[in-house]
Amino acid sequence: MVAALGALAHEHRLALFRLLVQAGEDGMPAGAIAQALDLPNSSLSFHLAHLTRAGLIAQRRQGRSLIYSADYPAMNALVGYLLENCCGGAGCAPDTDAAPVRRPLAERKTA
Amino acid sequence: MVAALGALAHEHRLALFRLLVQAGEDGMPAGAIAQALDLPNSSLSFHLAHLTRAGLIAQRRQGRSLIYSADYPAMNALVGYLLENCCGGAGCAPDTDAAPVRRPLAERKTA
DNA sequence: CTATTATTTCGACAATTATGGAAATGACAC
DNA sequence: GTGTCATTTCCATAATTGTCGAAATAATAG
Repeated sequence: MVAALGALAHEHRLALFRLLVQAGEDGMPAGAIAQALDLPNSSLSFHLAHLTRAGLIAQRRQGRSLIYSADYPAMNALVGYLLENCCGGAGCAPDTDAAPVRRPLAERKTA
Repeated sequence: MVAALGALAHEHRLALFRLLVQAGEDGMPAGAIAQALDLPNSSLSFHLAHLTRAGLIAQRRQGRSLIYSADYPAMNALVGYLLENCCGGAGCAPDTDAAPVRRPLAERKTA
């Protein structure tokens, strides 16, 4: 959890992750990401590794390119954890439209 | 956003925030938090300041004690942002029970 | 095998973040 | 005023994180 939060807690990496979420299951090759975000290759690689370590993105090879894509289940797990954390099980802030989100109210571990 | 994520991206601070969420609107005085988390005062103060700067917790004085409490709306905003970010508007992970969460699909800015 | 393209790893350095003891601040009681 | 309790700020120091050029690795084409 802390790792996932830490991975997203950086301007470049958050932008990077958002980009990959937009890109969908197909993902994007590192080069295209570097171009879109205007980052030097080595810096990008550092951030990609960081997000990968945190389990938020996945890597696969296609020819000479390495394609990165968002790991949606991992992100969902993170949001789920925060929801539990924020609300303690009940709906926490009545002034937001963040939805009822009735989760099965099982798995109430510390995570 | 990055600030909020960064604030939670630390073992002590995540535990601290969770503790305050549990404590509810009443919050807890710094001393009690330090005791619960077994942290030296100065370290705790550092982390409290960090979370406060990020807008995730609020401070109020009561006698000689400073009471800290979780800012639920702020947390909700964070989760809301991540939901948008994760799903891009649609339901993202079909294999999770993280709920449909039909948001008004307005405010689709970069945040 | 050589060349080319795509990307990562290495290395050095700058910047930020974390830690905790000691001193300072703020609030209250006497 | 003085004393005490609760907490923060200050300080030095350790540890981690971020940056990017240059060299290394990996895959493919010829």
